[in-house]
Parts: sequence; C-alpha cells; structure tokens
Amino acid sequence: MRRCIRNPKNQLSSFHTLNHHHQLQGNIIHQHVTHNNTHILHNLARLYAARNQIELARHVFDQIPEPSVVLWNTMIRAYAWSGPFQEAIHLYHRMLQLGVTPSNFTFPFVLKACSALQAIQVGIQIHDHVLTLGLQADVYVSTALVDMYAKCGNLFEAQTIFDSMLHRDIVAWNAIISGFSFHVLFNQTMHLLAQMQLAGISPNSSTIVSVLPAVGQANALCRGKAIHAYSVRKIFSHDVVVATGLLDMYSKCHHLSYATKVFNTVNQKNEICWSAMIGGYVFCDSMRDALALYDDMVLMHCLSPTPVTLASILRACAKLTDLNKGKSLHCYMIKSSINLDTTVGNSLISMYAKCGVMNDAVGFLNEMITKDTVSYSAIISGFVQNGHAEKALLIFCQMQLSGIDLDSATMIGLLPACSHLAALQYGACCHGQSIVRGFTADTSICNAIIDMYAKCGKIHFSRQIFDRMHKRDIVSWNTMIISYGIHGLYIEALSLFHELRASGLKPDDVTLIAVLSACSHSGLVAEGKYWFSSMSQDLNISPRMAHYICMVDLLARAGNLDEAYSFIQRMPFQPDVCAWGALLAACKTHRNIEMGERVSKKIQLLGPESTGNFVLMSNIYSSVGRWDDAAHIRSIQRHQGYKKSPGCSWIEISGVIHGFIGGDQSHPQSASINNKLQELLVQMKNLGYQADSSLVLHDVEQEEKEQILLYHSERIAIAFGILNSSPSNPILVTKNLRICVDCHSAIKFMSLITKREITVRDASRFHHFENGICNCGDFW
DNA sequence: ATAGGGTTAG
Repeated sequence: MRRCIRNPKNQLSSFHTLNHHHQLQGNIIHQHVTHNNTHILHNLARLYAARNQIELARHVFDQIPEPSVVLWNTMIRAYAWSGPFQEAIHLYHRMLQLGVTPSNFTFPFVLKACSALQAIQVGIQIHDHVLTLGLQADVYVSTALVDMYAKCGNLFEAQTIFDSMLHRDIVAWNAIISGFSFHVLFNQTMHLLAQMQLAGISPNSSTIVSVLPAVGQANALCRGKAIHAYSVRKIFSHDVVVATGLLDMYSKCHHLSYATKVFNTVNQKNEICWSAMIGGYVFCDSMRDALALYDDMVLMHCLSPTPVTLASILRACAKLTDLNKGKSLHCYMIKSSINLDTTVGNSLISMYAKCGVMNDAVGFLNEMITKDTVSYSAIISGFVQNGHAEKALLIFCQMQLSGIDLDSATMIGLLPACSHLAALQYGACCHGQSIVRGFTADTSICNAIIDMYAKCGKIHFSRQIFDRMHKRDIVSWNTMIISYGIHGLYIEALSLFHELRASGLKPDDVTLIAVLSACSHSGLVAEGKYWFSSMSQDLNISPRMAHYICMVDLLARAGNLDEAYSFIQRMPFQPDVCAWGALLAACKTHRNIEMGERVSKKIQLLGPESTGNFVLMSNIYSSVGRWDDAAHIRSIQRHQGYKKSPGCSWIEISGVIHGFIGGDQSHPQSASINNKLQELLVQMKNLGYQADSSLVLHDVEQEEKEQILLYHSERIAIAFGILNSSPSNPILVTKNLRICVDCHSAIKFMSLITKREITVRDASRFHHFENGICNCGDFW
C-alpha cells in the first residue's frame, strides 16, 4: 500500500485489480492522493465512471478545482447512462454557470438524459444552445436532438431535424425510427423502415429491437414474421436481445407457439428473456404455463427472478385467484430479501385484492414505503370488485390526503364505486374531473361514465355521453344496451342492438347476455329464442352458462315452466344453483307449487350455496297458505347454517349517503321516519293497500305483518328521502336485494300520495314509480 | 429486450 503511494504512477494499475470488496482500500489510496495532482484525480474519476461507480467518481470529481471539458462530459455521460438522469442535467447547468463551454460530445449525453426524463423544456433550451454554438451540423448532436424530440413526443420537430441532416448514418435512422415506434405510430414506423432501406442502409439489430414492440402492439403478425425472417437472414435472430424482442412480439400477437419456438432457439437465455416468455404466457392467459416456466427458470436453471419476473408471475396468481401460490411468493421475496420495488408491491396488492383478501392488500399498502398512484388505484378497484364501494371512496380520501394524485386508471376504479352506490353527486364530480383532466378522450372512461349515470338513474345522460363519444368500442355498446335493459327500456335496448349490428362492430358474448335478458324481461320469447340459436350459428359466439340461464329465465318468466325445466336438463353444462334459481323464481310468480318443490329439491342437492332460494320456496308455500311447509323450509335453512343476507337500502342526500338495514332504528332521525311511515300507512290503507300475506312468516296477525313490512329497508330510505329533500326532487333509493312484492305495491301508493317520483334500484333493475304506477309493469 | 392499477354481463 505505502509503496503504491510513494510511486503514484503505479497507482492506476493497482486500481484495476480492485473490486467491490476492496473499495475501502481504494478509498484509502485516493484519500492519500487527493492532495497530489489533478491529473491523477482526473484519471481516477474517469476510472470510477467507466466502472459505473458513479458515487465514487462524483466524490473525486467534486474535489477537482477546474475539471476539463472531457471530464465534465465523462460525468454527464455516466449519469445519462445509468441515472440518476436529473444529475446529468444538473451537471450540465453547473458547467454553464462556471463558464465552461460544452463540446459537441457534451450534447448527446445531456440530451439522452432529457430523453429518459421526457424533459422537453430542458431539451429545447439545449437545442438553442446548440444553435448558438453552431453545432447543429454535427451528426452526433443532431441525432441526439432527433432522439430527444422523438422520445419526448414532438415527432414533428424530430422529423424536421432529421430531414435537414445532410448525412444520415444508421444511428440517425434508428433514432427517428425508434421515436415513431416508441409512440406506437405503426404505419409511419414501417414507412421509415422502408425508406431507410431505399437509402441504402440495412437495419441492424438495434433497428429491429426498437420496432418490434410497435409491431406487437399493432398486432401486425405478418410484419412481425417478415422482420423475423430478415433477422434470420442477417444472422442476428439468435442474439438474446433480438430473440427477446421477437418472442415478446409474437406473444403480443397471441402467437404463443412461435414465441416458444424463438425462446427455445436462444442458447444463452438471461433473466430478461425468461421474464419476457413468462410475461408472454400471462399476456395470452396461459397462467399454468407461466407458473411452470417460472419454476423451470428458478428451480431447474437456478436463475433469480427479477422484479419484472415477479410482477408477471404475481399477475398469473391473481388471475388464477391462487392465494396460496401468491402468498408463498410473497414469503419467498421476504425470505430471500428481494428488494420489493413499488411495481412488485403493487402487483402484490393487486393479487391480494383479486383473491378477495382486502385486509392483506390494505395491510401491505400500509407497510409500503413508497406508495404511488398505482398502489392506491389497486386498492380502490379491489374494494369495488369485492363489493365494498364505500371503502373504495374512503381509501380515495386517504389517497388525496397523502398528496398522491389520481390518473385515469384511478378514475376507472372510482366511477364504478359511484355506480354501485348510486352516488350521483360523487359520480358527477368524477365526470367533471375527467373532463378537466382530459380523461374523456379515453373510451374506457366514457364507458364507465355511461354506466355511472345509468346506475344513478340518469339514463338520458348516459345516452348523451354515448352519442358524443368519438370512438365507441364493444363495451360502450354493451354498457348502453344493458343500461336500457335495467331501466326497462327494452325497445331502446333492442333497437340499439340492431344499430350495433349495422355499425359493423361485432357483438360479443356480453352483448348477447344483454339482448337475451332484454327479451326475457319484456316477454319476447320468440325473439330471445331466435338470438340464442343465431349467436352460435351466425355470430360465432359460443353460449356460456350465463346465456343458458338467460334462456331459462326467458322461458320460465313467460310461464313456460315445463319447457324451461327440460331446457335445463338438456344444457351442455351441469346446471348450477343459478340455473335452477331462475326457474324457482318463476315458480313463485306463476304459483306452481309442484314444480317449485321439484326444483327446490334439485337446489338442495347442489349444496350450501344459495340462501335466497330457501326464502323463495318458503314464500311459495306461504303464498298458498301452506304455513307448515314454509316453516319447515326455513328450519332446514337455519339447521344447515344458511344466513339470509340482510336487506339494505341507501339514499344520497346532498352528497351524503345514508344507509339503512331492515328494521333499522339507529338513524338520528328515526323517530320522524317512523312517524312518516305510520302516517303514510294510514293514507295507503284508505286507498286500498293491504299487506301481502305471502311475504311474512306464517300465522301472525295482519296488523303485525303490516308493521314488519313497514320497516323494510327501502321504505325507511324512502321516508327519509321524503323528509329530507324538496318535493320537486325525485327520490332515488338503492337496495342490495330484489324488492319484495309488498314493498313494490306499497311504493306505488306512496308515489301516488306524495306526488313524487320515486325510483328504486334493486339487485336486478330500476323501478320507476310515478302516480301509482311502476314502469316495470309488475313484471320483473 | 421483459413488468404494476382499468370499463360492460353473470
């Protein structure tokens, strides 16, 4: 050591032998040379920079009184190469402050940092500087400018500079091509690729690698194959980087067999290549293959998963709702102290949310050191997906308090939360924010807004949004058709379906569910049967269980109980509780005890899945006065441990949502609500209202029935609404279950007495009461 | 070269 210091000329060679473990030694040496000469410091800084030890390089650099331009460039390049990019720009600015004139080598590096940060304002300043120094003709500088403008999104300026270049080498061509490819302007990218070849320059592997993502995103399989063939001819298709690009392109084109073929040709597969293949399987919904390949990578090939690998594989667990696998991966990450970056953390949150364990999702969110928009959005969507819209809104408040801004994906979580809650005022706020922030250019956002207005009872607003959209996808049409359906506007629903067919867009399986249920609710048996047979024959959509259930509903609702029964038995699927449940509901409507009993037995054989069906059967017995049988069914239900989920209704008044469960007396205004209900009951009875005997458990007095029914949650919510809103305002109440027959008839009277529009959204549709009539025509 | 949160129906 001492010998080295005494003989500084030997120092550099001794540094070459240093490795990470000897950094300390290196530091000691450089402390000793600090006061010697700047020439050595220059070399030392360059050496550290070349080794990517930026902090050490910076430490030395900062001690040099007047670094040469070359050294400034070295430092800026080091930062531009591997970040932090901001530091490259910072050094450039300091260089100018100190009066050092940048050279033509400075610009490509600092511009690269601008590209990485998408910092176009700084980029423009640098461009000005280039012009004042008269360096715009330099190939390297102009290429860097092209790259910066292209990456930052100003493709026009990039193209202008590129066109003005007298000499364009392959790097310049790659810069402009990768710019267009980066923004997925597929046609322009392909055009430039052709022009490049016309100019006599053959694309190299960098060119190929930069265009492949755009090919994949554009789903341009034929182009992709041509590029693959070109790569084979030029003998770089076996290069890991090219092969990774190729297999990613193939999987984005849903061509997994080619992707795996390319994958298998690579001899020296690295983690990126494995991750790309695993990601490809996940993209194509081949979750089992993704998991198998992951095991292969980690167990057989002893490679460590990178954050990218983990993000992909966690997504596979989420899609499979394989909580065990997801948890074991989480444990593995903790045990092997893999650095949990924010992306992986967000994948974990999403996995927990998709598996329905929101406690774990929120628990992990709270542990996260750096939470971002995605973390919160995952939680918000998770709560909505798990049926806790109100918690989604609460988390959103927490997100705002923590200063993290929302983006359009957050909004796409918030809007369905408003839909579920029928929270019109929150929903309208979301709509407003979406306009202000420019989200409404996004089709998915508009779709969510259409759904929100429809579920909040404002179907006309939905249609306005739908009509004004620039671009509609199949979800837009489906949402609008379904919205008409739940509002009982079946003519509009079916006519929109015909418009969709005329528009040239292909209906999908969801469209047909919407159409079939529209037919079923409006009693259009023949039309429903027609579309059911047509969907597989003409529209090339194979019917799923849900479609069969729609058909059962269609037949049974119209009174064709026997036909529905045999339809269920002929289904190509094992009939489930829902299929039988649809028939059972119709048995109740059509008071067919014999069929009801048969169906009820089938359901009981299927096991403990549905409670509503027990209630239904019990009600069927009660409706014909067979109280003992009704009680027996209820006792089986109790005996087997089924619990009826409580009826719950809510109403939004002045932006506050008030919720009530059946018999609820806990609201501060409970006394006046009760008075209102009693007062209404008297008036209703004067007009001929009679409590429906079939709905309440057997052998209680009429008086008592009235009182039980009086406090069904929807009635409490309506009374609350009457008391707390001006008479000109319509009332919208939302209920978690289906409305009961008695409430349905009572609300008709209430609308007549109070002369108010009352809308109830129950679990299946809207009931719009006005002047004693409901728009469902008592058929629901 | 690979990666995270996202709209409709049941």
